[in-house]
Amino acid sequence: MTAAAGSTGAPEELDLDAQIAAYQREYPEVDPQVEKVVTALGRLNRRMNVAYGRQLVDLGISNSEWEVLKALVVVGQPYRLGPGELAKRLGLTPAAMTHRIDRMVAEGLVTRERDETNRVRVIVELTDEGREKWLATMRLASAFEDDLLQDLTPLERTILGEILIRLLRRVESSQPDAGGRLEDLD
Amino acid sequence: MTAAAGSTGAPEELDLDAQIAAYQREYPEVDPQVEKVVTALGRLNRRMNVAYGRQLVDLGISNSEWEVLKALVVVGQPYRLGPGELAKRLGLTPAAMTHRIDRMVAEGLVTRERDETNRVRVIVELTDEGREKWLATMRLASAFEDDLLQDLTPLERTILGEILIRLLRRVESSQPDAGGRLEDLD
DNA sequence: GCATCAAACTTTAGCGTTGAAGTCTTGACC
DNA sequence: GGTCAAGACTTCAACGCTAAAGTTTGATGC
Repeated sequence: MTAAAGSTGAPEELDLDAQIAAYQREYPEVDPQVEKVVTALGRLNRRMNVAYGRQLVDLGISNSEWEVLKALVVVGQPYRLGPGELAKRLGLTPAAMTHRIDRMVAEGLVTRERDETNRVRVIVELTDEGREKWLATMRLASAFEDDLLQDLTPLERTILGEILIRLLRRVESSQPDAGGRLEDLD
Repeated sequence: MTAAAGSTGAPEELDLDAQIAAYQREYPEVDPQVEKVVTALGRLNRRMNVAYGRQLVDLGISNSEWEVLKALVVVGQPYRLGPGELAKRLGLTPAAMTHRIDRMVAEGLVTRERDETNRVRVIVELTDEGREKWLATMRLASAFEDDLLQDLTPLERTILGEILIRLLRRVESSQPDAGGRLEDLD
């Protein structure tokens, strides 16, 4: 009655080749190589997210909170952003941001105050504690990432990065990006 | 007051290089190349999921339902699996599976019945309609995937696939996989 | 200067998920 | 052959998110 209960700990997937074979069996028109790349990509990402998640649990914050910390750190000092802007960058609704900020204020990771020059706006600012948390996550995450790519030669890393960026550009160019605004994208 | 309301339509992210530069500024020990690969990977995946999501909306099913359809199709005829096994493969709790199955039965995508040879067990089986839905998603998804990889040469596809699989193996070997069982993984 | 409209955030209702407790069946032990 | 433990699923309470309505502040027009 231990483990296997809570779940959320990495789905148990079939061997990759077996899964591709199943797709071919059920839908013969599929291109096995394409499917293999795409499936590996998705699976790798899921596994990485599970790994990040475990590290975050050790640090006592959730993935949602990590996203907010990252967004605030990336803008640089004084680490401030409004709830609306945060919501847009994280891809969720303003309502969700309100609640996230509630929790994070309660935990001392950020502060929330009205902008006195424009009282409609609210300013969310990273606390020192929040910044420390982010640094701690960064130490763990980058160690994990370094380890993950350890087997790759410098050339392979370069090639991988270059290919991924090309794919990214392709998918972004085909996505009008919902609101239509893709100003600061690239 | 149009757009930008509902959100969930791909977060608006900074230019990749700008984001890497921010990480270097805030945490100089980071390896920019590693970070670039990892960030591109995550971002690509998110964009792809948004794209899949849009296709699914067109077909009238949710991402959750798609996952269940895939799992059932992959096992092959007669397309049967128990709720517990489904939950394990999808990486969620049995409770969530119960509700998902409720919805999918109501929509006619699967059937649920007790196993008469062992009345503790329940059997979830894909209906013809469910299988048709899956085929439709597969047609759209594979077209999207073919298009995504279109710019890559055969050699690049091979290299990409090979590198991804090596990364996958590395991350899987470092994850005891929660329950400790990784039998049919590889 | 007052009224109206727009913008930014918050509140409310509903849905899907988790974690924990509950129900029902099967198998084993005495 | 009856009781008891284990397994498989379901039910319940709490939480986070979305969509939509509500509130407060700022800007515009007359």
